[in-house]
Amino acid sequence: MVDTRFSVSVHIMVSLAYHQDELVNSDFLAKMLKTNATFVRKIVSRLVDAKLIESYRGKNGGIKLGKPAADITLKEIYCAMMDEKCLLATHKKAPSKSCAVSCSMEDILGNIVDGIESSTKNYLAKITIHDLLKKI
Amino acid sequence: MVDTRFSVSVHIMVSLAYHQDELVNSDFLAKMLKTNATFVRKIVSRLVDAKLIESYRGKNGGIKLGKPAADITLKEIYCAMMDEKCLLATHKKAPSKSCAVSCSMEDILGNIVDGIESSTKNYLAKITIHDLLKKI
DNA sequence: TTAAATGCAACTATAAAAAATACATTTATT
DNA sequence: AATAAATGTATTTTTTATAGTTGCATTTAA
Repeated sequence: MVDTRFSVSVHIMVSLAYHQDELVNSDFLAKMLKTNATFVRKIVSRLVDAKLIESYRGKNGGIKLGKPAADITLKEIYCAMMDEKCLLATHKKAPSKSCAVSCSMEDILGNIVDGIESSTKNYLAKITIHDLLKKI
Repeated sequence: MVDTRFSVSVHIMVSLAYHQDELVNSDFLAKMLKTNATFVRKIVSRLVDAKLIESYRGKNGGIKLGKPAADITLKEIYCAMMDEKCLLATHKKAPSKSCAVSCSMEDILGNIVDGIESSTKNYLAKITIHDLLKKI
């Protein structure tokens, strides 16, 4: 299955911005996203860890943005979600020891992946949740 | 499962460059990559369509680069493999019609994905197979 | 005390990709 | 002409990452 966590996160963050300082609960978000509340909460928990949102437990609880929408970039959301992952996966089988190409490939591909990650992060750093809210 | 076709393609292309004008067969490549010849041939067939390699059938057949390694960029390889795919997937369920955020989200996320794709392609356009070969 | 929320762990289902299988076709060699 | 060695490609099976489900503990407002 494809990983939709970044796009779901962006959707959640824009929705929170749209609802300003109201607390929004995970059932509402799950219905909006046509998914389930557990999935929403898994994503939310990472966004909380990254201090991008605040979560309140108990009756009338819910979540809201942790700081102004204009101060939240997509790069921060991306980093919160993609913690130990990359956009582009590489084939990681042990290189054939006798093959010079294979032996260098892990490094070569690692550099390429790093380059993609940094150009992506550089691009995402320029976009804020406030920018997206203006398009609603 | 993760899609490793781009990284496998790069590995194949560098290996072809390394072997200069010799014809290399899919069994050799499959062993090098610790995968199977059918998978190699599926990838090869796209690279042939993109004119990045040439393939020769029959006994003593095999493949070789379709043009000088210095003229082959990673962007071309990326485009050949990612034809109808993007690095970043989005959640594509029908928006809740009554929700303004959901209704705009497809466009918003589409723009973001396009931005990532173009910054990635722009980065990959600067790297050639010859550049990688020098690192072997 | 209760209702309504989050938090989280464990399990199941789904779907995308890789691997396996089978066989047709092509071509060099003998 | 026959054979061996290669690609091409369609179909099926296996693997695995992600989403979805379930269940329950915990928290907090009313």
